[in-house]
Amino acid sequence: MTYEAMDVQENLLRNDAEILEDTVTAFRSGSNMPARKRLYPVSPCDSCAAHKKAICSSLEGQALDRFRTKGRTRIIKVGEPLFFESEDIRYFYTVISGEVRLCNILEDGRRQVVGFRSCGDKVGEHFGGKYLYDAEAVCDTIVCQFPVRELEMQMQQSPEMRAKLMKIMQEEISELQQHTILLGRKTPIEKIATFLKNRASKLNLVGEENIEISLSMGRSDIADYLGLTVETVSRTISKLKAEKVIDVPSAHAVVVRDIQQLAVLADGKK
Amino acid sequence: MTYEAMDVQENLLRNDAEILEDTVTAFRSGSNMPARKRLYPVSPCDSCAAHKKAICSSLEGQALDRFRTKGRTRIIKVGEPLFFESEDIRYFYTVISGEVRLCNILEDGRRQVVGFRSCGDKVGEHFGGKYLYDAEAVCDTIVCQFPVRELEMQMQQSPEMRAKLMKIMQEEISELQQHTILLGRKTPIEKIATFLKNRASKLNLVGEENIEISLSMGRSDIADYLGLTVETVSRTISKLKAEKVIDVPSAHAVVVRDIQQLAVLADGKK
DNA sequence: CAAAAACCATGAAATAGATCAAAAAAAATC
DNA sequence: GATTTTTTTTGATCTATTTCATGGTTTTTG
Repeated sequence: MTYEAMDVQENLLRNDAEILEDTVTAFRSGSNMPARKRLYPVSPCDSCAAHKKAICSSLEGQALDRFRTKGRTRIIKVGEPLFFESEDIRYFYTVISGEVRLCNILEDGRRQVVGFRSCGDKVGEHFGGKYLYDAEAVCDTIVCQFPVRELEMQMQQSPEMRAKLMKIMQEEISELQQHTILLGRKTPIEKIATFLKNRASKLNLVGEENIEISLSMGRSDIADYLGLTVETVSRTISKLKAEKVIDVPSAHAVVVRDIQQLAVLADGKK
Repeated sequence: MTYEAMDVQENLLRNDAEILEDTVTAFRSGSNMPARKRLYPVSPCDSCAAHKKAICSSLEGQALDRFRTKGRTRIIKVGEPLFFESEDIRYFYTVISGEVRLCNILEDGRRQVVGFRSCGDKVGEHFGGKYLYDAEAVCDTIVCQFPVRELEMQMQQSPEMRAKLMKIMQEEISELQQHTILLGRKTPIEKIATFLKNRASKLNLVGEENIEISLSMGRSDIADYLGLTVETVSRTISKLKAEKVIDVPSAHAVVVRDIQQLAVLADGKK
């Protein structure tokens, strides 16, 4: 199938599930379609890994179907932007697979990663004029894209969706406040331990031995997230490895060998 | 007037405005009424300095009057808590005068001030089980206190109030993200300059010469807010004074002599 | 209003983390 | 699949900020 044939208009006529399958296959095979072409109808939500956690989970039946047709599935390759801080808000996104970093840049190039977003997480604002950050894929990523006005409309009709969005915003506030403690008062070891612990707990595998965490992002992303330099991140990870708290089979994978000790280190109890 | 006479029940029978006047007078005169007594009916909103900015500004007429009767005006003296992080959420607050610090404490005593709240600002959460932070007065402070369930009820009926709360939450997120850049990537000078610039811009006096800022909080609160030590805060303020960007007539007052230079320093352009 | 306590400013010393440098490993490109 | 480029790791040095210490102010309290 040529990329021309995968144009949105044409895709709208085809079976949704079939299309996403094609999409993902073409994507995985590494074909470098131009960015504007990588936009497809959203396939049904019941088979979607992100749905349960995502904002769309607040809708059901017809309302959900209707909402879904307003969205587009979009593919973003490593390093590509979803949008920039300076842009007017037009869409908001839900991450389906992969991961996105949210960045703020100072004029001299210093960068702060404000957060990472993965499967089921929301990216982007829904009101106010401009986005609050640059959003970029840290690895090949698939997102659902919805026009903000559709969200607004849907929210007027659905108290469930309103409640869900409020809850998401509240969690965002809570997370940012926690991160504030980390940035302002924690040591490098505490920072890295907290970061790894948080990623581990996202996997819902607490209690198990040898929790395997994937670090989709590079060391410099971690550094800019934790307010450190790349060198300090690298050294600190090495230190945790030397202390047998973690294993590091590859730069993008970490195995937590002692989750309790990791938790102890994260809160600076030792 | 005795404190007994100022009991809430009795106060309910009196004229609201009269009561707040008494309240504030008694408060200013430094009388040390027990904390449980410092709770009064809320006087009418039209004469309230905080109302325009506060969440209650989204209500009008009868709805506002009704809501007001559900609240209490409360006085908190320097250093006294409004609530602690460990407490179940029961009330949320609007600051009428004075200022409140929101803190997170690590087990070994390290502290991060997550934010300050002043006239018109909201303090406290409205859902989830526990508060996210300790809230304490940094100077003598007056707040309005509302049960969270009243807010919930009112929100069901008032789309305006829902919208207002969402906007407040969005601003909170935006502010926290900005603070994240400051904590993760800015130098002490940039941090202090940003802090002073932000406080100046809250006063809506931009463009004027010699903007007078009051620092209700102590140096250690500023330090814990900016991720610095008291000593560095003190030294950095002295440096800005030496460079004639600010004057420091007293420890709790700063006069901005060169707001442009302050802005330049805040973003690290120099 | 005087004594005590808390707070603020500043100097000297110590150090944690940054910067600089270079090799090793991994990923991207032709 | 070999070559270039980027990323990661590790070592050595340096410096900005913290820590420690002290004196001067301001604020609190009895």
